[in-house]
Amino acid sequence: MVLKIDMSGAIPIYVQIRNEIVKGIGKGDVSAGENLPTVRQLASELGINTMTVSKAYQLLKSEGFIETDRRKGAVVKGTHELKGSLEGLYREKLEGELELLSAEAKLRGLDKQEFIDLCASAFAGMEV
Amino acid sequence: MVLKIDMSGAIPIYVQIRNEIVKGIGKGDVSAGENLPTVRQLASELGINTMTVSKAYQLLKSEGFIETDRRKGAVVKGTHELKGSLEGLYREKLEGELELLSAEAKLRGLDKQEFIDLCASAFAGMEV
DNA sequence: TTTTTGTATTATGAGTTATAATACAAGCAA
DNA sequence: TTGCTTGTATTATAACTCATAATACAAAAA
Repeated sequence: MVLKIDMSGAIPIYVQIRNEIVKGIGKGDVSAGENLPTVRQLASELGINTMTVSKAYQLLKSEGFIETDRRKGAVVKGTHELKGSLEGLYREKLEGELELLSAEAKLRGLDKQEFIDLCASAFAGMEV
Repeated sequence: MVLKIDMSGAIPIYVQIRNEIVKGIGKGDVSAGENLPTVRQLASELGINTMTVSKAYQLLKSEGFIETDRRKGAVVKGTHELKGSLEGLYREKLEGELELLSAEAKLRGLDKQEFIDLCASAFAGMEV
């Protein structure tokens, strides 16, 4: 799994790493039970500090996407272990973000069908 | 238009204001040609500094959503004045965000239809 | 003239982000 | 045992962002 990180952008590096890994899991680049790169490996690969990677892993862990073990490293959790964990709060967050994206799309001139097509094809890109 | 601002959250206040106003325009709470509250008005209403509101307005202005005039205040622009302004870059940004939302939705157990329904109903909430 | 508009300036405080350089506990392999 | 690797913790530091306070300004309307 190759992570695209923008060093000069506004989004913190550890958040970008988190986002890229979530996408990677969604797309099936890494599956449940598989290991993520070690913090030192990824840090060296990206040319950043190990603690920055660790912070990303802690975030993923707090959200239930991975487990970490001092010995085994960081392991991806199964979807079934995740469902319902934050059901209510997550749904609110999702709806709020979709509301914002919808508003922007509308104002930029996209019509409903174009917007929905984009949503559908984004979801289609996820693991089968 | 009432703005819901979370003072303790991670998202900067001026970004929250920007987001709420974009939603407000999309939903038709404020229409093209109408005035936004003055910076002093909104600042006092929210109990924050005028410069924080000004920063939000500058952001909206730089994105083409509003125009500001020392005299007339901040005025909402029409959709037609906005279309195609950043077409390419905007589309990439939107697709990237939808990719992330799709991945999270998938991992939280939503199926494709549920996700698309949420997208559709979010867009439906926008101005007719 | 007075008021109101968005904006600019300057200084300040608090918090976040990322780094460097170490160090630790835990488990595995030799 | 000894050595290695794992994620994590610590401490100090630098740079940057966010938000504030207190003013001030140019421009146009009342």
